[in-house]
Amino acid sequence: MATGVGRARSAGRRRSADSHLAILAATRELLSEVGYSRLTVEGVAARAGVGKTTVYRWWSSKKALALEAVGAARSEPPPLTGDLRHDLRAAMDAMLSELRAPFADTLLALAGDLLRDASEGADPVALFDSGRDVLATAVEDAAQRGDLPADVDDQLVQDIYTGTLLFRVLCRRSTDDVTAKLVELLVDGEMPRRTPEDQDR
Amino acid sequence: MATGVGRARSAGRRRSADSHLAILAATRELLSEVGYSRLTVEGVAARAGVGKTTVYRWWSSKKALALEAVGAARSEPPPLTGDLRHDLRAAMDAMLSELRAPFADTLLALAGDLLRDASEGADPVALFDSGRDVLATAVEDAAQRGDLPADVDDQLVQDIYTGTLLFRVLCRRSTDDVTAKLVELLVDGEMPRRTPEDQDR
Amino acid sequence: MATGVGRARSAGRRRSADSHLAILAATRELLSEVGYSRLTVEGVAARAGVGKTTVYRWWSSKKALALEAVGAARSEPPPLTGDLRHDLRAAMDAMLSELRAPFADTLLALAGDLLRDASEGADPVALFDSGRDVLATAVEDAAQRGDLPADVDDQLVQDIYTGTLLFRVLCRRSTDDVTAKLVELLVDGEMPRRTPEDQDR
Amino acid sequence: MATGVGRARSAGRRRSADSHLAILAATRELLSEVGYSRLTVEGVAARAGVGKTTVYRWWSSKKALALEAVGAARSEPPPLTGDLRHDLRAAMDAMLSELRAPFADTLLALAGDLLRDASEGADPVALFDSGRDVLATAVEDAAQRGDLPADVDDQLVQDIYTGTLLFRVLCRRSTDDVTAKLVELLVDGEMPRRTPEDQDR
DNA sequence: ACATAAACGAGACGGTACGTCTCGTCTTTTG
DNA sequence: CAAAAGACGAGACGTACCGTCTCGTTTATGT
Repeated sequence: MATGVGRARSAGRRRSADSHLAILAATRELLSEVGYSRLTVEGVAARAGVGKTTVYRWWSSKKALALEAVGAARSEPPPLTGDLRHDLRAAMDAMLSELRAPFADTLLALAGDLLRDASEGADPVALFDSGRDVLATAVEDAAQRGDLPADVDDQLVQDIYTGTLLFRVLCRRSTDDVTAKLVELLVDGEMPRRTPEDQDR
Repeated sequence: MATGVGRARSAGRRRSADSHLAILAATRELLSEVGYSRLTVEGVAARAGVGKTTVYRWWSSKKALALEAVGAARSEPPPLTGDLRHDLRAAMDAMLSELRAPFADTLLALAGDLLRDASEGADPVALFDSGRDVLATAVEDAAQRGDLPADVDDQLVQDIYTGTLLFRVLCRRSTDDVTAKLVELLVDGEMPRRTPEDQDR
Repeated sequence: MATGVGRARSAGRRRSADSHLAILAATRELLSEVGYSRLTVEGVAARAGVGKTTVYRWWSSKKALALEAVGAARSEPPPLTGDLRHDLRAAMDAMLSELRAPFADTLLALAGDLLRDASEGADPVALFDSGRDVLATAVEDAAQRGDLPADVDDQLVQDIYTGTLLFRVLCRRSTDDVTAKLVELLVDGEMPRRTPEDQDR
Repeated sequence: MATGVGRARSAGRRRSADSHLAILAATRELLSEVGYSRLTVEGVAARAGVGKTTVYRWWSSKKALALEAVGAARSEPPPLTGDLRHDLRAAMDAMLSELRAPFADTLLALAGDLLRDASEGADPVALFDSGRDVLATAVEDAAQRGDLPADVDDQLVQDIYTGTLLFRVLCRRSTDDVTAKLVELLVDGEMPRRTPEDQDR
């Protein structure tokens, strides 16, 4: 969203956009390297080759900066195909690509902060929204097509998928077969079974 | 003792249980009031009527202190009844009582930190373990009784339950009917439906 | 004296002369009030209306701060007149004005520290230099004029004067007639006699 | 033992001369090694193999401890011979043996502290008393014999000798010929001259 | 011979100050 | 005349000692 700033301006803003992007890139790099709790605004400014003033001109705090940095790291949402199982899996893969290291700790830390500062109107769920949108659309489509009941609790479905994947990333175990099992569970009512590669635990 | 030198003795003043408990209590109070990110060790010491040194003597950092404070807040695990649906619900209720405010933000923030500092051997999942243990036992029991398939993926079941509840708490919406729907989904393969009270969204 | 810091840097805010002076003034005040051993950097910062960081930005320690504070308190050296007796007395008066309370304890404490940390290249004698320079010049002049022998041990003369005055201040007795007696002793070989005001001891 | 302390107590363990001496010895060692400002009571207790309590049982503070430690290091005063020049030199040699490292910094630091805390009735001059006593007796004797004027200002003579030697130690230069020159100056009114070994400066 | 009680080692305690770090703001100078 | 460089006030960090206060243990009386 903020990446389009300066599009309509002629001069003086071009350099601004450069700084803008350099700051976001530096933030992402440092988040990957040291994590959210050891991220410092001075470090970001130094890495971006920019003054601290410039960082604070556009972001009110370290929190806001990290928020946009992980948000801007989001990939394009996958297109819907109309195949419910495929679309659900694609949505989960999109989520996983965001949740995976190196940003998982940042997302959790930010979620903790936002949860506490609910007075600011911030909604922690928004942190995990990009994958959820795809998911919501897929479920709605399926409900309209009749592949899912019309009164399906799509919000709970979203929460089950997001929450489970989030927790799996926390555990840092394999997430390879989780998407398949979650689809079977929801769509077919199929109880998840252990697969051979689970045996070593 | 009677045989000669009393080696088991260690002279000096012992750790004062009073200070210890006062510090943990103060930590829990302040976590409730201001949240993890605004928690300060100096504040804890002042509230507990204790020197900062005493806090650092027993806990190496604010993180370790918060970790024990939220851990010590855990309630007794509910007893198993042998009724699968009831036991699952009881386990989830136990989880919810820990996840709910005022410690949800602390747990997330700590999980973020622990995830990053995996080198210290800390496991973020341990933060959510107490409810998970009950759940694991309930699922194992049911598998042995034949109420669930013998090869049920109990770990995934745990992650689905823990993750979904965690995410629900994040959203701060009602979690009242979630436990029922999750039980139906897992045990009966029943797709979650919207209930009347979901209509206002 | 002016420190000479503040030569042209590449860019950015320069050192604030206001803060700098406020810190030195606060240090001198507190040295007078509570002495060196009870001087705290936090107290200095508070009195100067300044952050602790700013103190530590320009002085590496309480010792360095006190060192500059008492050094900066030095008055202008008196001009030489060519009258040996007068010049010696003037030099001693200059010394006394520095040695006297409220800084005598600070000078001694600092001298003790510097003596121990000789590895840092610090020379405790420098603490007492300003008066010694005047003295040295006076003696050299007199030697060239022939008022004193050409091979007079000027360094010992300095040490006798400085040491005796220092010790007198330590004793906190009257120093009024000491300068006169010291001049007589050195210049005229006159043994010091008790004067009426010495009788009360 | 044989300290005579506590003789009148009714029962119980007496003060252990061993601990007492071990503490003083440890204090002197540490003063030599790290100096007064880095001396810690905990360090003394550890070095002496003693509990901190025991140190504080017999000395009220680090200052009092150091005071006694350097005092106890004093050597026996030299006997008077009746030869003024010899006695003066002997007195100065006694002073020098105390002033010299490793205790010079301690004496100065203590003097600074005592000077400030004059309210406690402490007299910094007492730190340098042992040599001064010999000196005072020598001067008094000489005055009675007629070797010095009857109204010689003996206090100033003491201060000149003590102060000059103190300052010489501060400068850490050779003090070998200083005693001779000071005797000549006082007794013969002889202006100090540079000697060959002074030339290198 | 035993009871008594002071002195002991160990070290936890409430504090104070240290010197460092980062925050978010403010000011100066340069390109 | 914008933005870099970076000084600034504020305040928490974790450490080091301070001097006090229990803890049991040890040990020399003095019955």
